[in-house]
Amino acid sequence: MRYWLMKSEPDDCSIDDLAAMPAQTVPWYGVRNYQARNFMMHQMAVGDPVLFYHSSCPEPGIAGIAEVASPAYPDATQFDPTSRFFDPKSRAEQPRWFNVDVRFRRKTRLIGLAELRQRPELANMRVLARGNRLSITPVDPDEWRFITEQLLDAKAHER
DNA sequence: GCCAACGTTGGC
DNA sequence: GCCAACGTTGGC
Repeated sequence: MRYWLMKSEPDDCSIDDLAAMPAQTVPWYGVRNYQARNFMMHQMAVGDPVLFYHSSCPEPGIAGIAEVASPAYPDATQFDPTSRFFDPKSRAEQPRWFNVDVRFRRKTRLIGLAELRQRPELANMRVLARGNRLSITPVDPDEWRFITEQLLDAKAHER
């Protein structure tokens, strides 16, 4: 099992939007970067836990927890000429873009970017790397544990 | 709106 | 295969 961080613009799909979806699940369409696509195609497995991250918004940061809910399958928007994700070069016999489904687990307090950056335990987090623009990044098990057990567990702070 | 960083495109 | 130009991401 691997851990992931997936960015979403809350104007598009916030953690609340995800929770309000039918079956609390959404196709992660619109990824047009090969590295991110390859993560979905080759490395994700159903049930993998996901940090749901709000980007390009007033308060960027981790806003909830989700999980991978399907294997990768062709992204429907690449074939839809009315979609802003339409890709005229992609062919139905050999689709270029794939997505998984993502299912809501829970909403968390917002852990802002500044807080993430200030934690020495997270200094090597992929999403924090200089110049990182990947919308999907792997999360180390240690980083996952620190975030869920230390930053998100109120009782852990009291100890 | 600015701009640093990076990926993609396309001419050669 | 190189690399300049261009487009996009995303924090600020």
